[in-house]
Amino acid sequence: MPTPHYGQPRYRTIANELRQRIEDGEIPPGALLPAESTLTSEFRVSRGTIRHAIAALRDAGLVATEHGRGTYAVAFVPPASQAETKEREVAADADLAILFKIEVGAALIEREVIVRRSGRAQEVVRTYRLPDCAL
Amino acid sequence: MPTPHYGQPRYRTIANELRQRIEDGEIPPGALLPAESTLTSEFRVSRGTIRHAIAALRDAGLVATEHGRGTYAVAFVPPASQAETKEREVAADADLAILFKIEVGAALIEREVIVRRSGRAQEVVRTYRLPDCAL
DNA sequence: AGAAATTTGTCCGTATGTATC
DNA sequence: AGATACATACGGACAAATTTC
Repeated sequence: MPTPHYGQPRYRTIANELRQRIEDGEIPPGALLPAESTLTSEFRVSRGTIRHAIAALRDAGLVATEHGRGTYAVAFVPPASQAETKEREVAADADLAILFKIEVGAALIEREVIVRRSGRAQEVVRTYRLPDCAL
Repeated sequence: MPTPHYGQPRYRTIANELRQRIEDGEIPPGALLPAESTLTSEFRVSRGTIRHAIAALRDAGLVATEHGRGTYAVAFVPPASQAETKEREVAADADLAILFKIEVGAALIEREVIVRRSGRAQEVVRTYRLPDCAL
């Protein structure tokens, strides 16, 4: 296979996959990600592509890397109370469309964090980003 | 030559050199940097190393790159990521009404944080809470 | 303490895809 | 359409930091 990168480049696909594992708790905060060599085997891509994907996660602040040690998921501080997180794809409303410079109804990724205290929501945080964001 | 990178790595040396040219006005704001191929010849390094150096400058907010065009020095200081915050009262939609255990249309305080990067929104965070909440 | 194995960091050369001029 | 320029991807080699034995 030469190097066709139709649509989404591979490093971005891999970055999203790894991000998903972190957000799903499959790779808990502080835990090491698989080594680059391992990821190379798993995704069947060159090491450079794996490093590119990890660099994207690092830029997004999701992971940190140390020289002879490895790359680990960064621990984020949970907001004291219980928080539940959902992520879904939504259509951009008029306001968001302007901000992101996209068309109304275009796809956006919404991440919703609900902070509850004794059943009732205390705070609801909705974060929007572009689907093809480097993250 | 194999790969001796004693002391400072080459891509960093090159990044510093280019930064110097920008700060000295040799490459004025808005002007294009030499093409990657040109820099490859000038510094006698591979294109990957040049790209690494330019990526460092980009992360620092000193330059911007456009696909088939080139890399140019940015006009002003790194607006790296500028956040603006607005706060307003909104009516609860169906989802929020359930979460907060209030009626649809009841008042909620919405705080919107827009993280921009060179004009376009990179991330939009909307936080909802009850009007009579502290903070 | 020291050697080996593991893992990330740097660099090269090449090939091909894609956007702009 | 052609030339130019950046983007993605491969594979190989060696350096440097860390961990393990």
